[in-house]
Amino acid sequence: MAMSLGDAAAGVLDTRGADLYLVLATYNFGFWFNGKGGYVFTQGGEPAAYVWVDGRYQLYRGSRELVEETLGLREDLSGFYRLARSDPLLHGFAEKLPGWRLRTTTPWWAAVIGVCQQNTGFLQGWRMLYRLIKLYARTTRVDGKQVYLVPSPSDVLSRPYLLREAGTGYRAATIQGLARAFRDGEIDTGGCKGFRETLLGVKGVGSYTARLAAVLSLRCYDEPPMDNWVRRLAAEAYGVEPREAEEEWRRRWGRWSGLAVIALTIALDAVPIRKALTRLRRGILYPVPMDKPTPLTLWRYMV
DNA sequence: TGCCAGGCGGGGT
DNA sequence: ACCCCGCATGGC
Repeated sequence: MAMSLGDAAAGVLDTRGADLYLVLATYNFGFWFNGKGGYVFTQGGEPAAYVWVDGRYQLYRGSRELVEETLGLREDLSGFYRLARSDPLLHGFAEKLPGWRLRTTTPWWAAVIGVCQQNTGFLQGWRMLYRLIKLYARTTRVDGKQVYLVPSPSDVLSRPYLLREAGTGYRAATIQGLARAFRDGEIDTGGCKGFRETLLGVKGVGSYTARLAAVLSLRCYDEPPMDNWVRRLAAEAYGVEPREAEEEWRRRWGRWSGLAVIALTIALDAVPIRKALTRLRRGILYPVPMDKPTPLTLWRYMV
């Protein structure tokens, strides 16, 4: 059936000052975002819309409001940016990227993302995720095109050996444990505390992974995912010991603690800690063009 | 070529 | 409340 003009399935999003290029480009893959537009996945991980960076959208399911929510357009980050403007780590981010918003993913995939960041570099972790999607090759047809989906918990459980092929190493057992827990309904996705607590019940999921997953899927910013990278940068910038970094972080960022961690990875292009400390000392606290993938340019490299 | 990296758990003291 | 080690993998 043909869509008529003025149909609610197409239109223009209310961006409320957000920069959709930044929102879609951040931590994305080339098969979902091409620089001009990208797919937005909601709830069960199904594609809900295609959104262009100028704000136009084509809705596949759900509502415009749900798409805006997923893209972070309905969230007021003015309090976060006010703090960031006078922060020794994030003032450059606040100045250069005021239109950035956090695009969320599903609780399941957010947990997998967290596991793939454990004890590894940013790039290696995202390569694992890229290979997981390509190896499981789950797709759906939308608007006449085949679109990659993230593997589901049951996909993982029916072919667990692909986890190793994707290079996840010893994290494979943790991802498999997560898949079982999600499939069996043991993970409470209804609230921040419950989500983190039930995730912690899976062997191999610690506080960093649980908190990161909660930030990336439910916008739970109250508990910052502190890893060694953030701890050392915070220690240097705030003049505290690494062991005291979390306390200081929470004191400064309050309800925005988790969001500030994500922003910092973007600001410093997720470069390894040694280089990140050098950039901090030189005051290069905003994304710079590089010949390697960064959180903002990942999509150009992993197509 | 050996290191080592946005953790974690299990074992110590 | 600390400290220490091993762990799969791939990049430098």
